Amino acid sequence: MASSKNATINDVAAAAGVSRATVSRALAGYGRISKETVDHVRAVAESIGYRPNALAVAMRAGKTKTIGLVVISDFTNAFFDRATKSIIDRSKELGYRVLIQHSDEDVSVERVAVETMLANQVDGIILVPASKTQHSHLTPKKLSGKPVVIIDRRLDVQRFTTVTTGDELAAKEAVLYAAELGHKQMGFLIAVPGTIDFTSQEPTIPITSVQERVDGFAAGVKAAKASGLWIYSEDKQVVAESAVAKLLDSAKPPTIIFTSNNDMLLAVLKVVGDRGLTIGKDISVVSFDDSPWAAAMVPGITVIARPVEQLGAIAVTELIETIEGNAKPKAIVLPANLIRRGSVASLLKSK
Amino acid sequence: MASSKNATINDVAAAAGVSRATVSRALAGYGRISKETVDHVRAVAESIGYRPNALAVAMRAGKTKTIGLVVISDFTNAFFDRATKSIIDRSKELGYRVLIQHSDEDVSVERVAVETMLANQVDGIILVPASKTQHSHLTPKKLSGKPVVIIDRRLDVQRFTTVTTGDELAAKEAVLYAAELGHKQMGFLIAVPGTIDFTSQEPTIPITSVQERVDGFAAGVKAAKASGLWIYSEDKQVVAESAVAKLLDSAKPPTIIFTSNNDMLLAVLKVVGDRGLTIGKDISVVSFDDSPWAAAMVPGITVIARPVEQLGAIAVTELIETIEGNAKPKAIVLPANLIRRGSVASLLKSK
DNA sequence: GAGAATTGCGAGAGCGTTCTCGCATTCCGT
DNA sequence: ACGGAATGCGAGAACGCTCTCGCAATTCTC
Repeated sequence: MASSKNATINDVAAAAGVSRATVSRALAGYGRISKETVDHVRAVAESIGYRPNALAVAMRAGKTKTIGLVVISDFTNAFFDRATKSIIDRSKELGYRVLIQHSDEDVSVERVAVETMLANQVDGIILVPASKTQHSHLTPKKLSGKPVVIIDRRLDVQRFTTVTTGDELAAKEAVLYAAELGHKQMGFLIAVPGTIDFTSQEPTIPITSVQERVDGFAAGVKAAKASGLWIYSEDKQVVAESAVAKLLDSAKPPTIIFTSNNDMLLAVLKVVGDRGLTIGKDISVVSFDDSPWAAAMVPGITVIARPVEQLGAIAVTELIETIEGNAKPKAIVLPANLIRRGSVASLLKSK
Repeated sequence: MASSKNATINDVAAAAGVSRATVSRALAGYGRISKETVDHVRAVAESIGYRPNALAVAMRAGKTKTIGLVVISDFTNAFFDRATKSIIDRSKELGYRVLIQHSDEDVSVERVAVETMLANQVDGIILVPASKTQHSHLTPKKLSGKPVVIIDRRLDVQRFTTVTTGDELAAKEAVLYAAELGHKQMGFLIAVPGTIDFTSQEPTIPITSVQERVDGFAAGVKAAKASGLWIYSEDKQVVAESAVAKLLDSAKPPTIIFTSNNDMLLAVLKVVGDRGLTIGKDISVVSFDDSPWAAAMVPGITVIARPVEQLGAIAVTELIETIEGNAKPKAIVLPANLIRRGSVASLLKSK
């Protein structure tokens, strides 16, 4: 298999009997050049299968038309799969490519991911930060002045454009909805990265979106004069399942469990199912983030749906605007919506 | 926000008071150079935050250490999310980056995706072909001699290394398993791209993996002396749901439904649930491809699990071997496994 | 019909690397 | 002390592209 080299602009020039400059003009359609030459060069280029080397173009232009995406989780997660997809799609629309790296909730991995992005000369970066406090690798100098858009969470500095969702309000709304249906004992299963120490009773969560959800739950519980039972779990199926068991085996077991993401929801489904309980009847559940299977199950799972596609698309749009124009940093918050399906039982007698 | 330019090797050379060549030697650690110079240059490079421009390196080297991945579906699909992830992970291990494009089962999109890959100078391509017959864009000349590894499906030519799974055998095994449990009326819900014409009774499916599943089902039905009811559906929830309804409303409704992928499974779950039927009791189901939610549901869904991660990893390994060495094209088939959970009811009286 | 304006195109530089080549300088052996 | 080998480093080309500059040839102007 002879590794036939790519045709270069020199090959086209030679074959067409003109100079490199003329080929470039003909193909890009600028400058002073005769119609006949354009047609001729294009025909020749086509015939020898010429394809501009994107590397050389990018190098010359000083921009790659590529944006870097650093997310904490891969696309086996029901939020980041859609987010990634929408970011890719929107980027494509705007003529950009996407380079993807996963940080796995680890700041040091995030650091090298950003390094790699910059080494590859991305024009800008969309980032889901692993920590709200550790961002020394995100100074303008370290970023070579490349713009960054933060999504899903916030940093404790306001240097970047940020696109998040109103999780606090939505969580509160969900709790109030449950209270309306008569729920008084509420459980909260909250996923946190494994690296966090939870020996203290009221730990500070370094992830703003999760913190917001906790705050929203708490506000809802307080407003509804209900009682809440918080439990934190690593984002692993086994750990989560034992957390669910603990919740169900507590002195005053909750009649409803709120989960901070879909993986936690799966743990609830599993444990509850294994115990022979029926969702939406014996026990209720509400989860953050919608997914096809949560909708298709019977009963459907009531979820707090975040506008994932919109979030991704806006992030891309803002980033590219910053790259090409001079957009200023801004904080964009999109509303999250409670989608009522059948997984919350009504405990009211009057019905 | 002053767009502070990236430091180049010239900046390092100037700051260290040596030539570009010496900086390159010091950083890459080759050639004849004194220990002191190496230390000095490295210190200087570190201090001014020098980061080699990957574009320039790739250009000079003639290779980008990047592989292109063209898949038919995005990662909201329960097979391709894991496949993509494993390909990225394995590539990272071997020092390669991954460029991703989605063809959406459309050959013309696939064509431009491959074009883009080549324009970006990928060293090789992993491809899930949209069609087994249309591959005129995959000739050695059009590919500039770049190697390609085909996964999940096969082409009607044997030019490339191919990594697939033994779906036919696994499908047959699943049918025989159902037959053992007393099922005689079997339904098959098969997802096909929307572009295929299914007016003919026994359509030819241009996707080898799906064809294999159909063949396996057929072989199983024949061997078990059962009766099978085939139905083809577009990969859309609504269409699939009406297909399921048609299946359930047929004269001799199946006691078990096999689905060719997870999206079809969701349609079954939805329709069956809406009708008040219970999976694993009133109706049975077996799906191709495992997923976290299929495992966490109660009862768990019996699935034909394909070794997705292994498939991805092997594809990467083979591709990179071909890139760096001179591996010959080969056909690798990995076994698919039936995972028995609770979604298949036993219809046997003796129990 | 002579000068000016316009048109079409080629030469060449430069983007940031790596790496070969060759030139000084130091080192060694006798 | 002197020839040769080894050592350390700089100059410069090349990867493929774009774009400015300038030069020749053509067209226009009065």
